[in-house]
Amino acid sequence: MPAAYASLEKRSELVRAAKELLHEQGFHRTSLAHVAERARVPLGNVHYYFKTKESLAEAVIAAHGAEISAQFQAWTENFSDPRQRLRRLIRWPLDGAEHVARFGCPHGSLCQELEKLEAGTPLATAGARLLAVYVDWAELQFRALGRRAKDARALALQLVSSVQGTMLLAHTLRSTELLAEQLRRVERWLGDTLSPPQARSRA
Amino acid sequence: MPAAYASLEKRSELVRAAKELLHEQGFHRTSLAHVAERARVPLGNVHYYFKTKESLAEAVIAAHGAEISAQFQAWTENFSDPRQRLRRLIRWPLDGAEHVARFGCPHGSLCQELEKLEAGTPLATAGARLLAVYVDWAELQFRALGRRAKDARALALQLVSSVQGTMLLAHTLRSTELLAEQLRRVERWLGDTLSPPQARSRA
DNA sequence: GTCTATAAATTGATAGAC
DNA sequence: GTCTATCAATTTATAGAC
Repeated sequence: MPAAYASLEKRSELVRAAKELLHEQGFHRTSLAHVAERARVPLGNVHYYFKTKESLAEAVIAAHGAEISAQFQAWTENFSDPRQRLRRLIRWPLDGAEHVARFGCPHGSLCQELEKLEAGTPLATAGARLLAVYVDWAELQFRALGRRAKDARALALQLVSSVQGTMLLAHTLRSTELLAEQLRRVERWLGDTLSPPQARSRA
Repeated sequence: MPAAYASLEKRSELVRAAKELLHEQGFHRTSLAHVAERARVPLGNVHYYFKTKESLAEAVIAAHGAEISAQFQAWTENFSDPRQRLRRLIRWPLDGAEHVARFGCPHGSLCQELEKLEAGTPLATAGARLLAVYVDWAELQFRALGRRAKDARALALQLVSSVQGTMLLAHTLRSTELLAEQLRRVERWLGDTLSPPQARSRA
């Protein structure tokens, strides 16, 4: 079935190109013409695969979600110690350090931009699910470490917000060194939190 | 001079309206017609005060910068203890908790959106200066507490990134409770960092 | 200085040939 | 299924009357 094969390939090429451009330029600055050009697909053909620009963006988010889930599953399988899994999460931004410093977090920045869309649009809340996946998975790890429900959730939120905030600052200041150094601090915080140097009481 | 007076008032009305809309809808979704409407100024008149949409956005950033600096100066004058000053910084988002949960941080979200503009545009890096002001002021406080240059800067970055990340998550999940709870955690981290429960050595 | 009307450009979306 | 040509709407920016 050469036709169907070509279809799937062009469709995924469009999603790949859109994913790149949404990260580099954001949703509003990215035109369908630009996506078509990078995917090497004629402009008019885009609407055969995606009825609207919004539906293309939703496909991009779905692709991100699938990637994130696959990565989490791989870490879950490859590391039995939840501490190791959380460390992998913290270090993940380093894999694309240059890109993060240049364009920010591909999930967080997209999420924040889409939130500014008209309330009620499905796309406006679609990005938020990406960050929710982070928090939920981190929460699972803290629970596996014996933390109770509320505490595990709070720790997961703290971890994800620290990593997200670090990427935002590293991007703002365009510094991979800042990214690496601050992520090491998050790691240190995690270590101290999981096995405090001493008792937790205050002076 | 009634003419000049009216000019300044309309100009500042435009900046005020644009500041609100940039926070609520972002830069790209906000049209000059919408700004003019909210400021109750005819559309064609906008271009008398601001040659381009970019220059209006720059005026908004300048207004934000002035507000931030004024707030920092007030805290510096009103609190002699740098710890108190840093706590005020951490609690600042609570003043507009509802707005933060609904629209995100007015400085951080604007900053992130403008970074996606064409590289080389002055406006693309203008937002970044806002976050830099935060970091620089926080760094001053840590130095006043006796921290050496590099350590003070790293702590300031950690504090600002934690607060920014917290606002991002609170906005994403639309929760003022999350905002308050996670900011309390940042405060606790600050307390533990400034006077550790015990020695900093690892087990 | 103020405002109306409109130009000019971009772009999302569609119609219809092949 | 694929692609060209074009429509329709939005929006920045300007020209020019008052």
